[in-house]
Amino acid sequence: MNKKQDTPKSFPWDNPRFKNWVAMMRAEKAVARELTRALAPLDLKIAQLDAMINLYRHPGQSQHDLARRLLVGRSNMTMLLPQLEAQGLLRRESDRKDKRVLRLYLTDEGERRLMQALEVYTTLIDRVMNQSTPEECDRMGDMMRRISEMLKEE
Amino acid sequence: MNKKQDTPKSFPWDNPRFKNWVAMMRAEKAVARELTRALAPLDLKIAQLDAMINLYRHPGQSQHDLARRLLVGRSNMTMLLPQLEAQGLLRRESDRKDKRVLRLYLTDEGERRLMQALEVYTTLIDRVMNQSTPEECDRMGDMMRRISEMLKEE
DNA sequence: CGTTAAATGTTCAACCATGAACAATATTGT
DNA sequence: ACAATATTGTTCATGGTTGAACATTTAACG
Repeated sequence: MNKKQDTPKSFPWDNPRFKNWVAMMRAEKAVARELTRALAPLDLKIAQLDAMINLYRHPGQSQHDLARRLLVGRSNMTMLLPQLEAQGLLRRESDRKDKRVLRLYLTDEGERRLMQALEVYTTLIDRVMNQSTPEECDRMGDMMRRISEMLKEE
Repeated sequence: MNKKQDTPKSFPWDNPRFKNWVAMMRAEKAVARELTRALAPLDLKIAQLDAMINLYRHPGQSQHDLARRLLVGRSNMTMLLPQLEAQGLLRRESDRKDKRVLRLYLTDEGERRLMQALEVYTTLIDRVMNQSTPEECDRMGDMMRRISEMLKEE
């Protein structure tokens, strides 16, 4: 009687769904590492780039809005944004109507730097996604969006 | 002459491949958050669980091997493993042939705890993956493995 | 052999992220 | 108008992750 085989237990690593999810996590991690390296010459971290992308698309956001979009806490923004401000990539203006909020804008220098970073980013993602057909890629994306939806509603 | 439209530049967020990758990152993050919450009652972090899974499957590994499998640095193991050791989940024995290496083994208590955690983990992944057909899931997994391969060879 | 190079694990300082507690300001309800 | 509540951003303590420098031990090679 081997205690490990009393029940012909199916371990997660024998489950295709599990293996596939693990493969996804590993790929995500590998790409993140690669992106970190590729962004280093531009003096940008991934978190900073994410913030700048959001600021470009939604100028005048508050820090709270930005944090929500990035799925991080507000204190994170307090830590992150002054770095970008110090580099002259970002401007924070306090709102006249509501003295609590700071409205965020990329500077021209910020936009230039963002464009350089996007070049790096898209080059990497293109290289990564070229491992698959556009159809596969789209189905993967749909699948992921369903998952996010599912976890949001609970 | 609007400077942003001189070139009809295609921004990453208009590129399906890019959007799909972003969707994937968001889903991965959401699942990780959920898993962190679900593991809290067992007093385990995701990184600890990952380590324990690897130790169960490859008993007697060195710390270096484990770090490589987990895609983290060696110093990470130095930080992580003593926590598990203190909880009595892990044993580290120094190798007699090579005095540099420590061989890692789960204790019985470690295996029991791992089984509990795997129950939690698989329940979550099943719930997540049920958003898709097994075929979709497999193709996604294959796609991710190709990506990891591609980034490994460079 | 004996010198160099490499591998293993540790330490340390730096950086990030998180959540709770807080001050300032706005909103709500009576 | 006023008290209670909520919102925004900050501070701080905690913990996680990283990479470089290091000591010990092993392997390579002349």
